[in-house]
Amino acid sequence: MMVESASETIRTAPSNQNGVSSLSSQSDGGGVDLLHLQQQQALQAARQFLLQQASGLNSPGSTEIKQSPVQVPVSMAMMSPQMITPQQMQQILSPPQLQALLQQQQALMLQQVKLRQNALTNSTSLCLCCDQQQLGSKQLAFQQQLIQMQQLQQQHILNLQRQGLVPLQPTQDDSNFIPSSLFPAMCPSDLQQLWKEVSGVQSSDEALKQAEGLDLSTNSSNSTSAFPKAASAHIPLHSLPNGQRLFEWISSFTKADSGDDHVPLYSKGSQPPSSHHEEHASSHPLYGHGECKWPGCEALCEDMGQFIKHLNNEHALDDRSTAQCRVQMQVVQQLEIQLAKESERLQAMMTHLHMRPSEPKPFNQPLNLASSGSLLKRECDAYPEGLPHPPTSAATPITPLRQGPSVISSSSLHTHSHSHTHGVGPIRRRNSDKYCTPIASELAQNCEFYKNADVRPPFTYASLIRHAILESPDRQLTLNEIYNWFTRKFAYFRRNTATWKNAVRHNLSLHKCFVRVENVKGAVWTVDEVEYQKRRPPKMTGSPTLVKNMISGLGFGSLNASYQAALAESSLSLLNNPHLMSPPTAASLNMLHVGHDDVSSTVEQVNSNGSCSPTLSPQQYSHAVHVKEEPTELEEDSRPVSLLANVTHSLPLPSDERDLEEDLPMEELE
DNA sequence: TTTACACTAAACAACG
DNA sequence: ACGTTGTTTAGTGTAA
Repeated sequence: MMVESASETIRTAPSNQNGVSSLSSQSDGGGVDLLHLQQQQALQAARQFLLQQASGLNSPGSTEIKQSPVQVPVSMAMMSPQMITPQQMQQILSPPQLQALLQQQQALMLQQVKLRQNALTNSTSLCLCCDQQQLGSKQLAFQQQLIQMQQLQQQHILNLQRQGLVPLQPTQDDSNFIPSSLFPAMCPSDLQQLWKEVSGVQSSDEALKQAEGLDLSTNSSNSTSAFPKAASAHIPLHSLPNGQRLFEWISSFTKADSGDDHVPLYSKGSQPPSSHHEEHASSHPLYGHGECKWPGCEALCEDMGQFIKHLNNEHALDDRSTAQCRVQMQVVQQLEIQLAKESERLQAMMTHLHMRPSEPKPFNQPLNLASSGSLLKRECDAYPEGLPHPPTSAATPITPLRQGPSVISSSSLHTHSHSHTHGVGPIRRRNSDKYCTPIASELAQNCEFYKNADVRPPFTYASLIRHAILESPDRQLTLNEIYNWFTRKFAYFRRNTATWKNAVRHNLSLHKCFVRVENVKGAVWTVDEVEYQKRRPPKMTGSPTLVKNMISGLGFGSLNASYQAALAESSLSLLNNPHLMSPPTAASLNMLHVGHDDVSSTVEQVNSNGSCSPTLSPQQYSHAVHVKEEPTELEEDSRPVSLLANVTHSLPLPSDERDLEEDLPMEELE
């Protein structure tokens, strides 16, 4: 994003002293000198901050941070510090960074002013009045600089607002409002540094030591390094811009209902318990292991009472606490961003591994593409939802899966190339009507699905032919009408016509149940139901068998045959599409596995009536499927919904028991 | 392993 | 001659 120009001129950062001295040497003495000095300190601190960010990006310990959104452009950060003008600094630094720096510089300048005061009062100055006048002028210059810095910061925010980078917040105060979107610019090390910097404002000796240990200009600046450690750095309220507003702002997120102005982060339990501020006598979020957990404090407190006293005294609602709180907000923000990124990474990993913890349908797209791939010659966009919903119908008993075609067997996968050569898949579909004939209800329920989805129906040719014939008004059909019925009812049979038509003819001739009758219009085919039932195995009259098959259908390895077909088609198509999946095995098997899971969950939704949730019915989405048909085959598609669908929908949906009894042909359709 | 069934492919013939 | 319809055979795979 912003690091694209990181390779541009990068110079080794010279020492801070060079920058300061070279500039300060050009300055005059007196107030102007001090003003320049303060400006250079501010710039120096900002440069140092940028350098820290740049180095933090390359530090081995910050590999995670590398991926965090770095809003400070590296190309800018890597520039020579002298090259950075205040305007550039304004553009580089985000408002919170600027503000932190400004506050820090303000604190430093205050310290310097006080130091100078002390030095002047204790010095052997020749003229106190001159000194005081000089001091007054310097203070005036200092105040002017404060105003300038504040204006700079405000201008920066306004610029960002104009650029749309910062949402306008009319209710928020100008310079004190720190847009949350700008917080993540800092890496944890920066935040830690900021903490140190902010904490360095405090007057304690260790805080000053911390400040001296910083990489800020205090190390190189003569004036700051000469600070007496006893210098008071407590920032008076008026010394900070909009100090009162700062209080208001920070009060909005600290303890809104706290009546104790001095203990914004700690209440004595009088309030209703909240998640964060709920304290017991023995615990406090800011107190642990005998010391204050306030960032940068670590003051030892023997007990809670002492801690409370310490908290009230040292961490009252003032500018310092406010600034520290802001920094803590940045820390939290950064962590949240990091958490979001890690979560996103986890999601991507799980998606890649097909674990799909909570995502709606990550594998829909591959399936979708697959189904519209080789087998369909991309005629069919397959399932609009991408998900080949199992055509498990409400009234359809779970198809005995063993009959189902073992569509995902290795043999099927293995022989698919052969099948693909010949058009129709090699999937041996044992009849789903072997034990029971759910074809009527199945087709009635999933009529639209099969009509639009390029899924091979889990029925034998014989059963389909029989169904087609029985569906006809006269219970007789010509061969061409049977063909039309196939193409009309099943998108799958809109291609590879030679193969399946040959199979239809073969079945008509082979099976005795199909009787050819000479008619005035020519030869028609009828169904000899007795013969048909003869060839059928003993049906599932007994519930044990049914239950067994149902249970097996609920099993992991067994699927609804239709869904198996769908999966098989999709997977096989996917396997044969090198553009969609180069290594065929793992991903496809994973996908199938996922499909299994989905089906299992789907089947588990079968209610007590044996029907599935309607949301899982293919009909729910088949309306959006548009299958481009072969021109020679689509003569029937302009017809209204099939008779079967009309009839069966107008009647009570056949139940499982009805399917079991459908050996009587008249019952099936009437 | 055997058997039955289903599917695919193919050859062939008859017919319009 | 060609396409359609119908029959038959062979091979293969699956499941019981």
